[in-house]
Amino acid sequence: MGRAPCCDKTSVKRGPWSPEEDSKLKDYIEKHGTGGNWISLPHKAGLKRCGKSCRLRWLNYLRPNIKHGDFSDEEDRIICSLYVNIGSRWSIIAAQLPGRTDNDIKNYWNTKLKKKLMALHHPRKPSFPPSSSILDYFTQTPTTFNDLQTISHPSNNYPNTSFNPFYQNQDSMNPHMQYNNYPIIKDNNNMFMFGSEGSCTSSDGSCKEIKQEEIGYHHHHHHMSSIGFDEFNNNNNFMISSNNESVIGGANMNQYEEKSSGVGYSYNSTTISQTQALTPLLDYGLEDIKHLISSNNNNIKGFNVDEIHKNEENGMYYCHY
DNA sequence: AAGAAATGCAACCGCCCCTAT
DNA sequence: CATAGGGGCGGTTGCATTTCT
Repeated sequence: MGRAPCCDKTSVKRGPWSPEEDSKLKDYIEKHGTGGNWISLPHKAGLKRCGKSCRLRWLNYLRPNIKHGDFSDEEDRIICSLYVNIGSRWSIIAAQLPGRTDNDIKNYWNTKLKKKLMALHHPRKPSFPPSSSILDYFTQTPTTFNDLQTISHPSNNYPNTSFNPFYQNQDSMNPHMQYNNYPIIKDNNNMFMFGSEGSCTSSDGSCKEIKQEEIGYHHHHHHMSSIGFDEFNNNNNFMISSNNESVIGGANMNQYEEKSSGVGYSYNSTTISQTQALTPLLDYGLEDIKHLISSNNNNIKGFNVDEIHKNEENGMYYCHY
């Protein structure tokens, strides 16, 4: 037994709004406000519409200062950044973009932005060299890090940490480390993994200032990032996992626990996030990896691409520097 | 030129959260 | 405390427009 609908669908107009309806709604709200009740509003405004339909029309179209189309590179970056961190919480994402509606952002992501990213990361069809500002964004660690700091942090919307997508897990083995929630982008066939910030924190907060090139050199500054592969900087190694079975690993493999069937991963005893399902990753070959890295080497300084080699046992790629 | 396919996007559906009672 | 119902949200639909063949 389902819930009763909010209004009688047979006596209510549906479909696209006419200019007349628009101006009725707009005039009424500008004069009287919403009165805190959308359900009764259409009757008072002389509209034969469902209250929810009025609310939607107002919020997505009639309300003042709404922008449509022409998303800027900066907006792209913010959307991508938030999406990889919190997923499809469109209203939260929209709250970071003045004048944008959640509906618009959702449409934009589903129809354009996602494809843009997918095209960049399609297995066996790597598009090199990377040119998109989005790709730049994901490969330039400080940008990622700083942007997430400067926009207002949506974690405030999640008072309960166990459901807070921004909640940073503390690493019990290494109190200097925190791990942001694990970001994943998924399509119907593959799981695409994007970057996460593993950021250092200390009591005085000074580690917020760490620069990109430092991240790889401090053993307790652990950074994972990027497009289609992971990097782990740990004890002067970094590691890229890129087979389509297992997904991630660290320089110290025993830090990572692969759960059965390869669909869940945890870090030490701390579950990284509630949305794990990391296989299969992109199936990059060695040449692809080298190409990716070399087009990308502002991310990690001081290593030689030619030294990248694959460990056949675990499918990981290694490079010492 | 015209039919087909793809795309863009406003609007709807229905579930869940929150709050007033 | 329990519950009803409005608000809010994310997923999806369906149609108009654009692009492709």
